[in-house]
Amino acid sequence: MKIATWNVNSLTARWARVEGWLQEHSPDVVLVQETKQTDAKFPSTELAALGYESAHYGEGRWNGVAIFSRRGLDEVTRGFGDGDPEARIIGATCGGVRVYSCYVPNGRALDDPHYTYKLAWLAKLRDQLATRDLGDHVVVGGDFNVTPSDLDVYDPSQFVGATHVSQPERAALRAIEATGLTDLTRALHPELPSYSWWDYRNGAFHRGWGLRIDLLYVDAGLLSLATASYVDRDARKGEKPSDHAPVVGEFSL
DNA sequence: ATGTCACAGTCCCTGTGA
Repeated sequence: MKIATWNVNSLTARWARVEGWLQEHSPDVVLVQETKQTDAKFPSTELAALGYESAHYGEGRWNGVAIFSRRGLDEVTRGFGDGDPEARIIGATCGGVRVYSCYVPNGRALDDPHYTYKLAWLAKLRDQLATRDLGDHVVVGGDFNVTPSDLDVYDPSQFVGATHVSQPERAALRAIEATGLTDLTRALHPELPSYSWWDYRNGAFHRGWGLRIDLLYVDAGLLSLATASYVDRDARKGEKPSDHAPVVGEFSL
């Protein structure tokens, strides 16, 4: 079973790339972020033609998360059920695995109200995960907008005082891990930076100026069944790429 | 000189968010 997470930075603008990627890689489940679409615009018919059931939690201009699955798609949940109008989390059960696609708030700056919102959002995610049925397989994937450690940052000296690296943000990830989840990519590749995002500006991709902020958290059972984890850097190349590359996990399921 | 991208409204340029 192949499960991917990918921030596509507008599914409208990225559809040709996404369609090509699905055909080339045949993932079973894809956790998508930043669709930037209303539900009316979401290409569910086109996905069905490719063999995927899908669920979308759309907003319009900003945010928007989705799940594509060839292994069934049931028990869809949208948001935390707390009235937050921002479409940043969708859950579903696919092939016996509970999956969540998360688009964690960016935070903007440490002294910005959006940073407070980011930390509150991560705490809410932790609280929801802490109450899950521990017997279930779960994958919590998405754009976390946080680097788990300095190994995930191309040059930590460039990020002093910035978001994505701060102690409270990293502590929020530790709290999520403490519910019994493991960062799959780092577990399988303890030394590989494995960046998943590069700024469009300054030729960042070409220069290797990346961050690892797109993560797949898995429960202990799935970790023991994991056979591979990788970043598809090719998806960041060529015509009209997203600024994020897909992160893939493979499991003996 | 943030050297880019995507979106929507002010609508073919500009402000916003990343």
